[in-house]
Amino acid sequence: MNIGQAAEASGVSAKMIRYYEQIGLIEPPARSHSGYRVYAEPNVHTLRFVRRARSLGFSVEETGSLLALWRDRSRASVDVKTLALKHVAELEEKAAALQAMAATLRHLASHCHGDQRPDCPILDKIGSSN
Amino acid sequence: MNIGQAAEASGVSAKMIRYYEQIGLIEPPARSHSGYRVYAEPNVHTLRFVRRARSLGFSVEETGSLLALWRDRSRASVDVKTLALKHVAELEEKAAALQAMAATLRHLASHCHGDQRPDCPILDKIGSSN
DNA sequence: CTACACCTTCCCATCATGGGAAGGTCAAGC
DNA sequence: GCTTGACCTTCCCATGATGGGAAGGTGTAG
Repeated sequence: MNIGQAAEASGVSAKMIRYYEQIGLIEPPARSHSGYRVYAEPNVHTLRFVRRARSLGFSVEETGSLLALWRDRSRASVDVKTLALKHVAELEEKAAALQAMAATLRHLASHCHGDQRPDCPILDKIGSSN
Repeated sequence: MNIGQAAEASGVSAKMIRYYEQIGLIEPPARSHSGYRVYAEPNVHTLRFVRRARSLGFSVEETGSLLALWRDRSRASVDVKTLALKHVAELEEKAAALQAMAATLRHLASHCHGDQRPDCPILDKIGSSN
């Protein structure tokens, strides 16, 4: 399987596969006689793992830790759970921050006429010196 | 006022002030005879506006649009409100995405013993081929 | 044998921010 | 007047994750 098929099969773009290899997240695959990267099913499986971890918001570095735990058959589940819950806390913190911004702005907008007149509490507030 | 004082007074770092100037978000300030940037109160006011817009999650580019509206005394408040509500929607979308990740992961973690045994539904699920 | 789809590496761009080097400036204290 | 230390200048580099694209090699179908 060439990189294009591996990308297709894993949902990770070819660009990203090369990048993950370059930074050491994944193992360099075999190469064909002409230098093409050659992937087998286990590689694709790993790539899918990476894609799922990324889609759960883990950074590439965190994904590397998860991958190490995944490959270590003797890991303690508490280590995984700890990592996961720490990440959950970070995600929720970021979500809360975004929602606070949204709430503030929505509140400001609710006081704005939204017509042709120039008066606008949104700009007034952002520009106020308080 | 030199850049350090302007940074102090506005809450925008000196590095960022120079950057905002470089990309054209803010006007280049006056310069002293020796080339130091010299800021007056209106400049600081603008910097505070920028800081507040950024803290509400507006990108630098969006902040530029807000700044233009802010300076345009004849703007229509509907334009501001439209921009603001569009941004609110984006913020809420991002927040929801993060919360969905957190919820998924929290759910997986709730099924993980979190002890010394290696069995871990979190890794199982991330690594599953479904 | 040609055409086309694929592969390779390499460089660049994004977005917002910080770090740091090399060198100039200014004010305070001796 | 001279030194010292805190400031300022510009310039380059790094981050994190991703994509774009160029230049050139490969593989296969017709």
